Amino acid sequence: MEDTYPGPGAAEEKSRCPPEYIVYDEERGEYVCTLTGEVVEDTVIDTGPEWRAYTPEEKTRRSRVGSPLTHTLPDYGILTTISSYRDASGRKLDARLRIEASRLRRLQAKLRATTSVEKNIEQAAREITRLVEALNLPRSVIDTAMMIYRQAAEKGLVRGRSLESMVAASVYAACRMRSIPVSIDQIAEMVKGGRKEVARCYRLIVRELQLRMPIVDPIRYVSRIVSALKLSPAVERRAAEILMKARRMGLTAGKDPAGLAAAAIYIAALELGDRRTQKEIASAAGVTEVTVRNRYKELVQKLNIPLPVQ
DNA sequence: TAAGATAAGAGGGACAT
DNA sequence: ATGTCAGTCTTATCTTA
Repeated sequence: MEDTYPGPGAAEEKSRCPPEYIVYDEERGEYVCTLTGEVVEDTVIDTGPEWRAYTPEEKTRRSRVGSPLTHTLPDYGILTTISSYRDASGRKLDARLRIEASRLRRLQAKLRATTSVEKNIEQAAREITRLVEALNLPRSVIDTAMMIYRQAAEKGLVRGRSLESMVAASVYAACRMRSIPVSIDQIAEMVKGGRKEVARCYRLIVRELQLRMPIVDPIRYVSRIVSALKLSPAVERRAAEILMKARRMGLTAGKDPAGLAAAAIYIAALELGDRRTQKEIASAAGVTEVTVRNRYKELVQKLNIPLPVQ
């Protein structure tokens, strides 16, 4: 439902590297593609200076060169605003100096804005870590989510929105990028904003950062549901088979992958004589019974699956 | 009790105005 | 920007086997 499929006309990315393979290499200080080894700096929207820290760990590591990074920000403690019109003793500046002064003033404003973004990102880093740990997601999600959040923050997408929702959206986006089967509800219920807002932030992030999300394959949901219901590997195989057939016939586009997986498992379990109720399957898959029913009816009909009579 | 049917409503994308 | 439209999923309630 909240899936975003890049249309056929979607602009080609600058990098050939699929986003889910891009990781931050702390040794080299670059984003690299794990497939090609290609350095993909342009996945990072780089408006900030060079000394920024990408991760909390890195921040600590870099602190060996002096006091903690946050205290070395150039703006730290500067309270004066550069005037474009008068010098220190109040004399008016001539035209050349005025231009120079406004340049400096813009620079100062930019630096100040940068540091506030940095602080925001630091707090987000803590929130992201908390969320990922609370949800028992792989720790690698933290880095991906941080990369996403950083880009969003530097593009000014966070201003006016709750940090919590943007964090949740970043974590969800990170999971989607890495094809980790997690629902937006699971993530959204950990924050105050609610599902609606998290979903909105997620879409905003995907659109503005032009992220290309891999389409979630319903088969990825199968093993989780199967093991939750203690069904046999045979059921799992059969369900996957049904789903592959469904995909070839184009029945899966636009449908909730969890619902499709649930329906396929329902059918497979029925066929193999180890049936579960729609209710059980629906709750294990995190969809409603109605959805299971609709998908199930569709699959049975369009794939011509004969059901065992009882 | 499980499954099916039906209806109303939410939330969003596509597309036009 | 705003409105309409088609499609999906959810919630709730009723019926059927």
